[in-house]
Amino acid sequence: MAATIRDVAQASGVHVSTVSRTFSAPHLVNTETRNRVLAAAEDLGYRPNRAARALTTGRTHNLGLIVADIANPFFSHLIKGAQAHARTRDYHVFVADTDEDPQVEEELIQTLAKQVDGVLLCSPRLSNRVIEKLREDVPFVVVNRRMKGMSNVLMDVGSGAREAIGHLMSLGHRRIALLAGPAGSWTSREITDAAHAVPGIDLTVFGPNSPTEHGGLALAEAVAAADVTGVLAYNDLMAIGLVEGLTALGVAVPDQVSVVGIDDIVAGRVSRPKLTTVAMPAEAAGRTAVDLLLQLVGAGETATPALATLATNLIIRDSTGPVRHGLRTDP
Amino acid sequence: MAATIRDVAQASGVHVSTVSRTFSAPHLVNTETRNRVLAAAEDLGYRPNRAARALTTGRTHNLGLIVADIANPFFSHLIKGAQAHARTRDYHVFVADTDEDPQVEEELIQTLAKQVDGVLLCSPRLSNRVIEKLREDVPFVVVNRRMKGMSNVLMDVGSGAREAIGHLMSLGHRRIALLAGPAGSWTSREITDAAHAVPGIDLTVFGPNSPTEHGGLALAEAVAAADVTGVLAYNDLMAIGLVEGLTALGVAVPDQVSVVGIDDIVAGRVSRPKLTTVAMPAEAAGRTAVDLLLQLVGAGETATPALATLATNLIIRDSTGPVRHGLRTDP
DNA sequence: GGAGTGGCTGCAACCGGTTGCACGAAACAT
DNA sequence: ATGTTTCGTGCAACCGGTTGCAGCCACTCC
Repeated sequence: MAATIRDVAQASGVHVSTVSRTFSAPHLVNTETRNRVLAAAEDLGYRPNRAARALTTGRTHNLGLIVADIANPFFSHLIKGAQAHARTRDYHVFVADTDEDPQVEEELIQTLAKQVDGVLLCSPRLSNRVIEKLREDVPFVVVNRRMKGMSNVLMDVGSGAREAIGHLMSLGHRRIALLAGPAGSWTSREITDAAHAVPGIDLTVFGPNSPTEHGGLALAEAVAAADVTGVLAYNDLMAIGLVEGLTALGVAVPDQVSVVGIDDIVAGRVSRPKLTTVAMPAEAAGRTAVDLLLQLVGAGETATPALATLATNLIIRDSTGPVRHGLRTDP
Repeated sequence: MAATIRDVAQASGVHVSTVSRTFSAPHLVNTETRNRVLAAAEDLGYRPNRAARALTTGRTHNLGLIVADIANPFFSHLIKGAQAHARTRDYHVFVADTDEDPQVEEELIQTLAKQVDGVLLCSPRLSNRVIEKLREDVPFVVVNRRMKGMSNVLMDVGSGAREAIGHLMSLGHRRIALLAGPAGSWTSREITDAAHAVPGIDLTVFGPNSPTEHGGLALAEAVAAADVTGVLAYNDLMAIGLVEGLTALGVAVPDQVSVVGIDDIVAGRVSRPKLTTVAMPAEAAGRTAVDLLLQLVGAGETATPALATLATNLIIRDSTGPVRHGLRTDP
């Protein structure tokens, strides 16, 4: 069995409270005593048990991070940013994957609540109402959804969508399809609203959809049948799936249909044609979210919620091109 | 503050021990009493505090999962498999990312040790010696490294490499480059050994390398300069990076150089040319690893280590083709 | 010489649960 | 009627730490 605080106390001939203070408030203990304790601890391989400490202090020094899909590169970069940043503040981040299931999401939050000091909730699929309720159990920072009274980290995805559509329209596209994301996604609604508001656009919205390669693939026929020349997808995975599907149907990208994704994941850079996309600062979002959360955790009840909005930017590659009339061959 | 066991006890007029038993050993408490307790608990929104429970039982019902890089799709699928499977057994999986840094890896294991019942160590970069030592702190299952006396989940990557090279040789390739993975990777050594043992091969090994797209990209010049017609890369990310680099240098894939990756990630399916690769059963590996770990955790000291080897299989796509003599243009 | 001060340490209660043990009541056997 | 089980519950110690309080000692200051 691993050494406990009592073993160390015995070995160094002091009371457990002195050992405790040696680790959590070193300035309160005499230098000589401290060295003796540290030597004994080192000798026994003692490390304070964080869980036990948490019981009295109420601070676990752990953060929870909940995402819909760990395999989505956008999230994995966000996770990396969060973990690396948290480590510098002596915090650990526990990641959990909900598999896009709101039920699982709620369950995970409940279980995590007691084991972490706060939760980073990324692109939640739960309703605002449920989140408001869960908030009583544990401090939150919500990423990718605007919620009044809570700390948020948002991507300026509305302006990203406008930029993307502006790009399509500057290429002559008017009839544009929007592949929406999953139901319950704030980002998806934000994109949709921004797209609708563009003057002169002839918009067709498909969705809600599963935000995966497969979700995009499944839409290929519908998009091919629709009378559109440009497409904005909820994310790169869907865009890639769509391009795959269109190509299989004999619809050329970008010659017949231009496609824009969102996220800027590696797969988009290596797929052919290279995907035009709206880049999202995923790592920065992870870091920022950790900052806001620790701020919240440190301040306790008195905390004022903060809002961070991160800029997005359009990366033009090869999946978009000028509109060419008469080239569409209806399947 | 969240309700504690004492609140529930008071509300239902029984002793805390009865409440405790209601949750952890329901058959020991009278049906009527139990219902009363459950009602009170429901009413107060009480959920047992797992951390506190762990203090006495020694079971946290959490597992740790350590990977070198969460953003590597191979790992993210492994993680998904592990998390989903663990959830069915009422366990949670906490994921941590070492950023390929052995130092961080050791630190993470130490911190996790007290908070979880066991650790899944995936593709460790640490030395066997250190792992042996850490093993005293917490039960392990090691994925992607063979270690005597420990439970292992392995991919049959040796036979995968043989199959890949067999494929190249059947296309007429003899002078083959191997892009090794990171130092300390068992998988990389396994692949290298298997490749060396193939009769009739003229093998050039590059490495160790960073197992990322960038690592592959960085090798493009060296590979182009080397007198090889076929390449086997440590993983798909490197293969994709290499193809990107070769293409930029004017070396055509597969016409001048054939490239095979390992893992079968999405990016390989959508990149052009579509990547020939050795598929690894990542999700199954995650599930299997959880099984072995729970087995280990349940059995305590008496546990016999188990070994699971999962089959790999070659997927032939467009990045490999017949050797064509005289086509190589030295850059 | 006595009061006051500050530095260090021990004592004991506490965090939120679990569990071996004891005890009372009811059910059963003799 | 008495002895023996069985069942359900309470009591109290314990898990591994933290922390308010009090006490001790050595010093300093009048």
